[in-house]
Amino acid sequence: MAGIDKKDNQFPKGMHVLAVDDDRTCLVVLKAALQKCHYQVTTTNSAITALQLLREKKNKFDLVISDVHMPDMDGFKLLELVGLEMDLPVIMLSMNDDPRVMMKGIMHGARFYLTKPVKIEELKNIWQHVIRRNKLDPKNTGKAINNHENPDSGGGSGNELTTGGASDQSSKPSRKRKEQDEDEDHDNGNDNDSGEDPSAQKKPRVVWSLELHLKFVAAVEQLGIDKAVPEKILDLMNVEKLTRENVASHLQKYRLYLRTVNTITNQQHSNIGSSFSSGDTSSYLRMSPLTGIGQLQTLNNSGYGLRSFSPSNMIGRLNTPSGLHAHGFNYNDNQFQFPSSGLLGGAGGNNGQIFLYGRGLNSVQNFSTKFDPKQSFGRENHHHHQGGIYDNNPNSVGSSLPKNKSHSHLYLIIIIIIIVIVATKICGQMNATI
DNA sequence: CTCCGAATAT
DNA sequence: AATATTCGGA
Repeated sequence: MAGIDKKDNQFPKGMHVLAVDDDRTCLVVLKAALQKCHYQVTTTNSAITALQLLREKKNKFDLVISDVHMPDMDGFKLLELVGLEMDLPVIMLSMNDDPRVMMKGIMHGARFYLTKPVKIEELKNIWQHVIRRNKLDPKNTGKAINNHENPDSGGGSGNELTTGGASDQSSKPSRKRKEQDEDEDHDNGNDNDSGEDPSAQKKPRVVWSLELHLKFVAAVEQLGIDKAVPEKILDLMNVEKLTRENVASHLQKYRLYLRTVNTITNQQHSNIGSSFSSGDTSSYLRMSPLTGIGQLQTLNNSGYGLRSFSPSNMIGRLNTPSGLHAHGFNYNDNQFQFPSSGLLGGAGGNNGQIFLYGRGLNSVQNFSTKFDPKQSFGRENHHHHQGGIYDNNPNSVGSSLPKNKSHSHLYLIIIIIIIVIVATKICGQMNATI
């Protein structure tokens, strides 16, 4: 890039600006103003020409200032193309000061949004938008709009989420961390733009899909719950870009969940349950890892009966993708949810865990809804990195779409029936013991 | 100095 | 609510 040295605090007088506006008057004014600010200016009244210029001499320009409304090409389009093809900062310009339009520009990657008439004071400072280093993939400059991309798409990245082998432990001593790249401003204490910087990178959050969770649980199981510490779990899981912190966080929650669940079961198993659930209060550690799964198992199997009472094989079976696919669920990009083990969990039956979702029916419904593969909206995010750890579904959080009620209801009903049957059995047992 | 885990923040 | 980040302590 032309005359800019970001290390020195030197004012970038030589900065080369390409100004694009179909309105000649505006263009002339803009050019004059820019020149007054000691920028080097090239003008054009056509976005297409601008694009050509940019393509020809990618390195000649440092900054593009473009009007939004132009006959040959929408300013947004230009913005997008520039973002896609080269890594140049773009400042949008229009008379429209509608915040929504401005937001649109910013969200499409504009570094700043100016409104006409442009004040020269504003132009004086635009150089700052160039300085910000942008070492991330050029591709996300363009449309940061509805994709969460993971920070480095660099090498391999084939995290084997889709593979069922949760118990596989190709012991990899090296820890892999997801490097996060905060782009940081440096030594220019000048901050005049009150707006947000669009290039601010959102760091992706890990989404604990069912699959991830299963890996997690498997790892915990393998280690033994009391030996399961984040780092070891992380190793066993062997999932790229997952950090120890991620695991730690999840582990924290997991433990909390287990404790809750166990408290509940212990409360009610006064004399019934002694036969199973390792009664020992201090060792909620033993039965618990399974509880988390048990319910899922039940859900997944909903239609297929609940003979799956043996905790040990629950994991085994659940781990295989086929098991999960049984209903055609696309579990892959869905968030796993700890069943809400609300107050009225059932009296722990043969393996208490299944009953814990007394109130969890809600979550059940949620579950099936979310997991329905035919999900009406045609999600267009099958491209890039299947099996990612992160959430690439814009709709994912926040909206529990009531689609496909019938399905949900079906599952709900089935589950209720199962519960009733089991409850009956238990009552039978109770009576027998008494 | 590294890791864990509870507390706290987003 | 789910995940991230912080922070005191081993």
